[in-house]
Amino acid sequence: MSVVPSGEGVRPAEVSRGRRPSTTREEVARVALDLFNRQGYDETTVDQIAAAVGVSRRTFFRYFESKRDVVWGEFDAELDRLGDQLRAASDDEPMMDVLRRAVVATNRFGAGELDELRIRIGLISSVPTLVAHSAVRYAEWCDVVARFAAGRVGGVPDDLAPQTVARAALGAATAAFTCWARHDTDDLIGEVDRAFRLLATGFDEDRLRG
Amino acid sequence: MSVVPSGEGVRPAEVSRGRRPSTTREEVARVALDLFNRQGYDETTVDQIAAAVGVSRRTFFRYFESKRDVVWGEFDAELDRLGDQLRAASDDEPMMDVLRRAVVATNRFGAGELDELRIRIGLISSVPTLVAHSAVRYAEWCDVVARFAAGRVGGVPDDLAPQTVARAALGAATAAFTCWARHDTDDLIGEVDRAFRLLATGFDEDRLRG
DNA sequence: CCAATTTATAGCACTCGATGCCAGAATGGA
DNA sequence: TCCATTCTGGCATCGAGTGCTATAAATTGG
Repeated sequence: MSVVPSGEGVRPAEVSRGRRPSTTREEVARVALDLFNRQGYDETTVDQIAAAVGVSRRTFFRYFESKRDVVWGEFDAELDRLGDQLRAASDDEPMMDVLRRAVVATNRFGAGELDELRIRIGLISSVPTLVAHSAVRYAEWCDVVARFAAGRVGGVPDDLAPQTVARAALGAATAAFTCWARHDTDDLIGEVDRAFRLLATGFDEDRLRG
Repeated sequence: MSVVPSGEGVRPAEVSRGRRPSTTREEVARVALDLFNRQGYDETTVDQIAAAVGVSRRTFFRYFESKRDVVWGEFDAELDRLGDQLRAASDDEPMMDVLRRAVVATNRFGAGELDELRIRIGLISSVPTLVAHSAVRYAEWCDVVARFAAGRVGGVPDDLAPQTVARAALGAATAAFTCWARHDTDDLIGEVDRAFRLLATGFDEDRLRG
């Protein structure tokens, strides 16, 4: 779910043929995030990012599909990890427990990654363009969860129950992330855990007040 | 009966001065939705809409801030109604019951409105550009619900619990809407009701399977 | 060292959404 | 008739994103 600080630039172990890339996704993202952070997202053009990286505008769009995608790091990889976690779970464990543990597990970050993560989430949750785009990425997250839920409750992922589980879970996750990014707690997974426990108890009012 | 030389715009009750509008928001939306429905959202340019309405491209952008906004009819009014419903509820009624009833109530539509609503929701939930833009609109919806939830469980709307309630509720609502729009049931509020009952029971697996 | 092949890049042209600016048309009133 | 008001149309411009092509850099094989 969250935005993953970029992993290591992955050069294939085999000898590569052809011209070598001028830069890496990670480098582009690093430079772009710095610009976003200093002068704002909307005020930073793709031309500026490309110039700062030292490539052409056209090449930027070969590293990232869009300017928006820069903020999302290696989100695809995180989706894969979430899916793996969910598939690996025992059928005996209650669905909402599996979900909670899986989301918590995919969001364990080292202390060194938290600062950049907070910048990313701050951008995603405040810049309108990125708030908007987040819906597209989150839809992919929902697809993963809906497939899992459908496997648990029967039917296909498009049915009401799996969709409701997935989208409500997304709500819990984004609530936890946003609250974490705004307040200054360092306990990200604690927030996620709490949100999912609220969700799994149907927001029992006695528990909510307490 | 007096003949208006040019323009079919609805005159306000008060005496209007200056040139009359060439058209109305409703007319633009009607024409645009028809084009979206027939040839697709991305395949319809603003120039085409403007031409079909009979105004210039520039004028289109005076009726709607963006091409995206055309699909969101009277959403602001619906937000107001939701807020009214939530504020009017008795403190004795359980929070999630109030929420369910309120969302169901704000989504009672006449049979004549359902066809257009299905087109709107179909677009919003399938066209990436509109999926993205929906996040901005839904954030307003969450604000309304979070204020209500904060009043119930204590704290401020930005706290974890109210945010989780609001975003999970949004998930349930959008799941219901999307499922309704895709399948061919006419029972929109039935879907909403079911989704919110699942949510309020914490997705109890026995109930989900049955 | 030279070709062939592979891979990545630069640059151009173009579409489309969106915005600022200004001239002009239409309308009511003094 | 002149004026203020309101809306429109068209132009110029910007920025994101895409398709196409030529070319640069790297490996492999002769």
